[in-house]
Amino acid sequence: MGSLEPGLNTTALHSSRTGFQESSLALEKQDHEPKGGAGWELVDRTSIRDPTHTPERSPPSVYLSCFDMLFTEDSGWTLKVPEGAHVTPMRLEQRKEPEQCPLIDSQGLCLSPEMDYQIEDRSLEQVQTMVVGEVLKDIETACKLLNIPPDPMDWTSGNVQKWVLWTEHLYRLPQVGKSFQELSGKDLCAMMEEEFRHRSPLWGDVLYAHLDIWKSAAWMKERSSPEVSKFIGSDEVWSATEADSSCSGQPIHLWQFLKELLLKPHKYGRCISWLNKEKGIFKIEDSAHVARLWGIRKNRPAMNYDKLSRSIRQYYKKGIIRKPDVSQRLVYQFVHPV
DNA sequence: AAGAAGGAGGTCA
DNA sequence: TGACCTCCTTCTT
Repeated sequence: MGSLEPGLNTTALHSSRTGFQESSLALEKQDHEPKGGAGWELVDRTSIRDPTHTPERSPPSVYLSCFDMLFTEDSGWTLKVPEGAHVTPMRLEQRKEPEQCPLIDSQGLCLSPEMDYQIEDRSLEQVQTMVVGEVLKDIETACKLLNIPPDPMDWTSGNVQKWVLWTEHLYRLPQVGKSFQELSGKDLCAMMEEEFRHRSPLWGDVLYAHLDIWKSAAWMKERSSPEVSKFIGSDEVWSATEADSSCSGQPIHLWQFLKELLLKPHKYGRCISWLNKEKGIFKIEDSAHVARLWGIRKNRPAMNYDKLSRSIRQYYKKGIIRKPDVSQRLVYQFVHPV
């Protein structure tokens, strides 16, 4: 057994996926007994599991993003890998932003240093539960944003298209959506990984792995584990008002959508942010990105900032949004800030 | 070039 | 009918 030291980026795991297939992994902590007994198995490019755990349906997995937490410089955790495994270590300082390296942080997990600190004294099971909780939160956010049900089995073909578009966007995949048209959620869930690869030889497995996460999440929600829900913080759960805007069956308004993005600065702060929250002044930092998100939300692939900004300007007459007193490019103001 | 402003016609629930 | 979407022209930064 070799080992990967703290500070290693999980890119190495992804890029050397074949090196780990059918191999066992083990997690060890300094001054602790090796964790996992028989080791941990790599399930796919996004998760590993403890083979000693045998649930009735799809097994809860520890997502590889978990290692991001474990591999902090001081955590003491070490990932043991088979000797001779093909690994290309990458240090944290070399780490790309999640958006540039979507496969690592497949669900956009953003974990604070405080969380890293807390993890030191948690058992791996707790870490697993926490990571699963984070994934569930991110899926919940995506559901609100896309206005689709959380369980892929409930998706219409339109929902599937939205989800595929979203995943394309998230992972910067070349257009794979065309290969998955006219499929319902049930069709999608019934497909084996081979079928995904057949439809999209290059990216089918990524899409399959991502869908698997959603399926697992739906299964966990169904079981509504109190341990998992414990980690779904109330601050992150969408308020009833927010849920109303996207789950009432009413089409979401652009101004509501913009507010929803602004409510998630940790996720969308790079594309839209408050300049003065009290006055409702915000700036669209990345116009193309915001337009793309809006296009996905409304199922309008041809959406761009020119069109989005035209819609924003329609709000001038309605008294919903206006330009601030000191007009700046890409800066707008809600007339009635909350 | 990118963004701002607004007219005009079209689509869809 | 409202809320965009799309395309357009003109002006500003």
